[in-house]
Order: sequence, then C-alpha cells, then structure tokens
Amino acid sequence: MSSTADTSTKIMDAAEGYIRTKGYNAFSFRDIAADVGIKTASIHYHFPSKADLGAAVAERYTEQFLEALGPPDRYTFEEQISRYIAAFRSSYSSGDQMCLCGMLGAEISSLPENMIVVSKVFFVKNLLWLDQVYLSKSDDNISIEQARQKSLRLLALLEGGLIVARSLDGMATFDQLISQELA
Amino acid sequence: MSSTADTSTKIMDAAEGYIRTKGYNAFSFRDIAADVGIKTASIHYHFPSKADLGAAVAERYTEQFLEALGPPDRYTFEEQISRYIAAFRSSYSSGDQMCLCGMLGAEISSLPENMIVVSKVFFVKNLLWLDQVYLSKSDDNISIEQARQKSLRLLALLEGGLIVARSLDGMATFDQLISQELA
DNA sequence: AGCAACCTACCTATTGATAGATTGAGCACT
DNA sequence: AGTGCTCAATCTATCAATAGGTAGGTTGCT
Repeated sequence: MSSTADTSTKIMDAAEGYIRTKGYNAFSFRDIAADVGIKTASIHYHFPSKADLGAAVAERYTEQFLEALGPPDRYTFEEQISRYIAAFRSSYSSGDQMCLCGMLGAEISSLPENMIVVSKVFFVKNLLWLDQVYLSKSDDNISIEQARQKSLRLLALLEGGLIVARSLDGMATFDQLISQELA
Repeated sequence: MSSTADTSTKIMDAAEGYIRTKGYNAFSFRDIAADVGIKTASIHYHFPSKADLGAAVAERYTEQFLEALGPPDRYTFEEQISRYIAAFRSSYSSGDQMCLCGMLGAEISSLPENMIVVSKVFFVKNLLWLDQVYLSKSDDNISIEQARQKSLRLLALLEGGLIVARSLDGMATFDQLISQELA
C-alpha cells in the first residue's frame, strides 16, 4: 500500500470532517495539515487547489453514500426506507455532522464552480435512488411524479432534520423527527 | 430620522443578505462596506465585532419572522400552516436565499458563542408557535408530544426544502415539495 | 538515475480589528 | 447673533494574523 494513497485519504478524511461540521468556508489548509501531520504545501501536491480538494471529497462522499445504499431493489420497500434514514442518522451520530452535500447545498452560492456541479450530483442520484424505491412499492401504483414528490420530501426532511437537530437537542430531536417515517 | 439608524439598518440588511446566500463565513466587512457605501471602520462603530453584527442580524430576523406570523390563534389551522409555509417560500423567492437561521444552523459549529445562542432561539420560538397551531386544530385531540413531532417535521421539511431547492431547479422543486402540505 | 512525496521558505491578498483625526449638527453661554 | 463645546458618525491609515498558493530543494525508494 502506497503512502501516497494513505496521505490523500487522510487529507480527504480531515477535509470531509471539517466541511461536515463547520462548512467549506470555515477550514484552512493549515487545519488539514495539522490533523494529518504534514505541511500545507504537501496538500497542494495531492490536490492542486482547495476547490479540487472539496470536489474530490464531495465525489467520494457521493460514491460511498450510494455504495452503502446498494441497488434500490435489494430489500423490501420498508427496509430500504429505513436503511436510507439510518444512513442520515449515522451521519449525525458520528459527531454532530451534517450530510456533506447538505452543508454544501446551504453554502452553494459561495462555492467554486466545480464543487457546485459535484454537490448537485449527490442530490440527483439520491432522488433517482429514492424514486426507484417508491415506485417499487407494489401495493399502490403511483406515478413517477408522485414518487419524485415523496423522494423530495424525505430528502428534505432528513437534510433539514440534521440542521434542526444540531441546533436543538441532537439525536433525540432527530429520532423524534423520523419516528413517523419508520412506523 | 437619524442617519445612524439608517446606516445600522443598511449594514444589517447587507449582512443578512450575505449570510442567507453565502453563509456567515463567506462575507467580509469589506463586502458590507462596499454595499452600504462606507468604510470598514465605520461598521465597527455600529457593531463592535463581526459576531455582534451576526447576532444582531439573527435577533432581528427572528423578531421580524415571528412578527410576520402573528399570534398562533389568529387564523384557522389550515391558514396558519399555509402562511407558515409561505413565509419560507418567500424567503427563497427573494433571490435564492436560505432561511437565515437555517444557514446558521448548518454552520453552527463554526459560529461564535453568542450567535449560537441566538440562532437556537429562532428554532425554539418557531417550534412553540407551530405547537400552538397544531394543538389548536380542534377536530383531533393530539398530545403535546404529537404536536411537537409535527412541528419538528414541518420545520425540518422547509429548512431542508430550501437547501434541496437551491441545489436543483429552485422554486419549482420547492413547490413540488410543499404541495402535499397545502392540500 | 529517476521519480514520487514531502519539505522549507516565501509571496501576495485578505481578514477582522484598532488608533486617532476629521466632520458637522446641536446646544449653551455671552 | 456669534463663539465655542460636545458628541455622534465617519474617515484615514495601519496592524498582526491568516488565507491559498508557488518555487525550488531534500529525501528515500526502485
């Protein structure tokens, strides 16, 4: 295992943590360097600019998120929905962290162009996944539009739920929020 | 009319705009100064520090938001809910803007202490208002806990809805999201 | 030798903030 | 009426800290 890959990964891990807790505009190369144990110039070797680092982190996050979900037809409808919610819940439980792309979505007007594109992709892919799940629910025949509406609502509820939970009593608030969705 | 009050207001207006579009960490005193037409040093006369400015903006926002809503028992249940949703919708329509406290909620871990307190108050007061509205719905007798759950869900849906809408097709996405709530 | 990986050293731009001078309107006293 | 004082409000000029980024040297493995 090459030490390059390790360092790149460590840099991205640190960046992801900062973005998800404080936002893209609230961390510096010096923060990352201190965490990883290297100098700021070394970060530029792996990622030419902060925008490149941010985009790489967002891409990796989206990939890993969807990979963890798996195909939309692997489990039953109820299982898929609760698995999706659990993905957001675990996001929070790992240290009051936002969904990375939820944070980027909030900050979108202050992001470099390449990051805007990547963070949009997260939402598009998530909605497509959810659409499939809702359409697969065999006991009612809903239209694509109805499925999309349900997808949007669940996605928004979870992204907003993370914000509200962080501002209030944390996990307890989030669990109260989603309890109806799991019933 | 004193020119002091005007300048303070202009500063707060500019700051609110920046926070709601780009976030607290993505604007500078120079941005504000340029917009208002003064020098950065003059901002410090009205607001000693950036944290003071941010807290003042958040307090004013919360006040104005609740004032616009009025007492929770003034209109019918359906009217109050649709008025509440409209408050968020108009938030977006005025230039892709987030709810100010939704943005601050996302950034909360990177905010100065006094701003954290103020932005929490927005959510607490909003939830109390919504609780009252849901409890006032006469045709079903729900518990305080059930009302709180509904309040949390609507608040999260709208905050998250703004994020998702900003990342996708804007207003159309937001309207799709809330249509069920208004039906 | 060659190259990936990381370093030292430095740069320019920008950040929030401060000290102290200037302006001008309102008020008091003669 | 005119002179001088006060004070709010804004300015000029500057600060130390920090931002992202770059040039070029060092290290160590293959």
